[in-house]
Amino acid sequence: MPVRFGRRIPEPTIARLPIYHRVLLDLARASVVTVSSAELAGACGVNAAKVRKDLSLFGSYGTPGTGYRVDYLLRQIQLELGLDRQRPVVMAGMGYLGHALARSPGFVAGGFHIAGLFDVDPDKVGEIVGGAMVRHISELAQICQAEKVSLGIITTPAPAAQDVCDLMTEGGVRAILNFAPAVLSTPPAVQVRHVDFSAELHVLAFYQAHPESVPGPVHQEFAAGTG
Amino acid sequence: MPVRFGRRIPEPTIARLPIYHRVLLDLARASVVTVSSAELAGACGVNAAKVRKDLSLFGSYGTPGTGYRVDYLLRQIQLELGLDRQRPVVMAGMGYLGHALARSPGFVAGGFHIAGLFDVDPDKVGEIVGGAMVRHISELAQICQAEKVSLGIITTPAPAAQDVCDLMTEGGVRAILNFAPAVLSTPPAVQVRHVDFSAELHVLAFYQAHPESVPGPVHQEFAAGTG
DNA sequence: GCATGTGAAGCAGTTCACAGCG
DNA sequence: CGCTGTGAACTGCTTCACATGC
Repeated sequence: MPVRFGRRIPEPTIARLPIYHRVLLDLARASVVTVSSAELAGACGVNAAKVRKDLSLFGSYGTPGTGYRVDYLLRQIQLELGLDRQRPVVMAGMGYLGHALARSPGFVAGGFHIAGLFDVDPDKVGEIVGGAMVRHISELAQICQAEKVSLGIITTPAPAAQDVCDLMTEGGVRAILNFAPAVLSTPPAVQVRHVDFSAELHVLAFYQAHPESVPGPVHQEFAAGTG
Repeated sequence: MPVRFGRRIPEPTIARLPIYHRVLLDLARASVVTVSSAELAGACGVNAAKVRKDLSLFGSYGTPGTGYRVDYLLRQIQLELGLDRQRPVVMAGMGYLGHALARSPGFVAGGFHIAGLFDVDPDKVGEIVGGAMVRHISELAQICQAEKVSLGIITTPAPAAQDVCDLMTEGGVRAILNFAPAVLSTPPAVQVRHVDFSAELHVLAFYQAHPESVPGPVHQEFAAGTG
């Protein structure tokens, strides 16, 4: 079911959908038939009101007095996330992190498939990782175009990130997940989310040194890149 | 310089500090003496007002009419982030991702050092990764206590994450960076940040399917886990 | 009676805009 | 005259609380 009447969905809500999805999948596997917003909230580490508001943005999927049907809700969220079709993804930078991500179960299970892996290093070209062959970076733009890839992942060292980003946008990539510790500049039509391992660690370290800044016990939420 | 008069620092501000730090480091290496908030903002992909407000929360580090002295500001941020001392970290789960992170340059450069790597698999025990030896998970709590480790990283598969989390909290770990796709429950005194690779990809995929929900071209910001 | 869906209230972070200082 | 530091306005997400429906 599409978003209700062109309603703009808040980013934090979108970031919670994958969590709801995963938890619902677990519930479905455990043959649970219905969940209340409170139960779902508990399993996701969020507040019940937030769950209800989030879901209500997409439609009225629950039954007052009963809760939500697990299988139906699961299906609706799958549709929202576009999990009904496989999305092609390219990844540049086949160092340790690139290898790790390319083999990640979240890739296939998440509805993505690797349209291409790329690196500058000729020694890495030809290697098979996660079922895909590593190609030379010079082929990136061409493959993106040929396979109509709109999602790119950057796992290169920081100094290479901007160049690779440019190649991707050239190839028609519209959204980039950047693991390199570098700020990317892109045309406005291209979205970037940034995941920064050491920055995350620094945030935790900061809180240890400044306990007065630790937010109240409002349960864990999620880190989000940006676009 | 400590946070001004016990002022509570907003989480988004804390998450931006490591970025400011990295950019300032680059400027310092390029022998740049001063930066204005606008320049720094440009390089960090944020808004100039945000930079000024962020920095003002820690102290008055700038000079009206001139800007900020790069070396001085850099030092202040280093102090805020606690980069003056090395922080011990433990990591559990030495699959591909664990290997990748353990070798990450962000580890050492970020002011962290590996106090212990752990896995259940006896075949992995004894292996040297990133200069540290992999130990059996049963030693985790003991090592945490002995080395007074307060930061933990979880890179196990989802089903093992909660158990490992419990072992860490038992060992006295007070903050956890969780890469496993699972919601962790911890005592309130223990903070958790969650980094979820496939969830990030899903957010980008969602926006592609729902362009009307894409936030305005407000430049890239950052993903944040939670505590 | 119990749980959803939602207007309204509350709160937090961002952005504005300008006084003040170098 | 330029740029910082900051109160004030604004925007947007979260939380509350309750009418509605099963």
